[in-house]
Amino acid sequence: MAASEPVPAEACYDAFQQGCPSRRLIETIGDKWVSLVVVALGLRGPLRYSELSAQIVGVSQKMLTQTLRGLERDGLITRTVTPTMPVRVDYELTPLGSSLLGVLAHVKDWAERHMGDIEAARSRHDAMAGV
Amino acid sequence: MAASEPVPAEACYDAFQQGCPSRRLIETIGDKWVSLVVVALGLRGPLRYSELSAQIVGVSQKMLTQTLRGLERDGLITRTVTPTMPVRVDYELTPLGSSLLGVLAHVKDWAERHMGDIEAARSRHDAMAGV
DNA sequence: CTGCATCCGGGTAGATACTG
DNA sequence: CAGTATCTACCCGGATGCAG
Repeated sequence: MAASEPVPAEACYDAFQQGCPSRRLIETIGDKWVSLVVVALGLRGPLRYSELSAQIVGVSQKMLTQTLRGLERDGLITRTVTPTMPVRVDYELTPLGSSLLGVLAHVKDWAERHMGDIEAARSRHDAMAGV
Repeated sequence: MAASEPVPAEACYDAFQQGCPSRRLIETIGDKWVSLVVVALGLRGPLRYSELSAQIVGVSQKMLTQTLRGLERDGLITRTVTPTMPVRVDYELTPLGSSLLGVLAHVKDWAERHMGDIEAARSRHDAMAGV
């Protein structure tokens, strides 16, 4: 540990610090569409674009494509094009993406399991101050 | 519970379905500030408003207050006012909030631990297509 | 100290239309 | 089938000023 470097970036990722890249990464992986895409690919194995679109009901083409591009750039998924006619494109989690799956699956599970608690809490809270 | 209802909401929380409340909940708990507040309260115990503000560097008053109000409404934190002069306000995780801590701490940890991998993947990817 | 009200600029999601 | 391009409307986040 030489004491000369003012800000050794690699050794100090801390999302509590302003401007730390990891804070932005939390935003990225916390994104609704990112969670759903990663979990879908994790549960169902490799999926085609149209299968993802069907699995994640209501996602727009723009958001799905944009999300997939981002995940590919971040090395979390791979994109495989089979030049048949018509074209077939498969998406699959990388090992890095699989490690994220372990985290995001818990997020989705928690949300679904505790939705009832949250709604109850909201009702109680709104009954107090609201109306 | 007669079997006549077409959509028994309580039994089918599934974030893959459009309009399911749990999808919106994923957005909420995936929020950057929510993660940081919950993790801060989980690691450091009860914290005052000003302590949270100091811990989460760069958060604005508006976002911190807004986040705390939302968490309180959702039953994830408690807000305790001590009417001294000046006022002292402490925030603390509820049991429900603590269960979320287990999830969000992993999100923050993952982001900090894999930030290097992500940056490497981005460099590789950008070296391909971009200039 | 803790918080609310307001304004405002930029980013972003969604709808739509078009293409290889 | 698997996208790209464009446009608009909305929301969000930051800054500022005021208050209990």
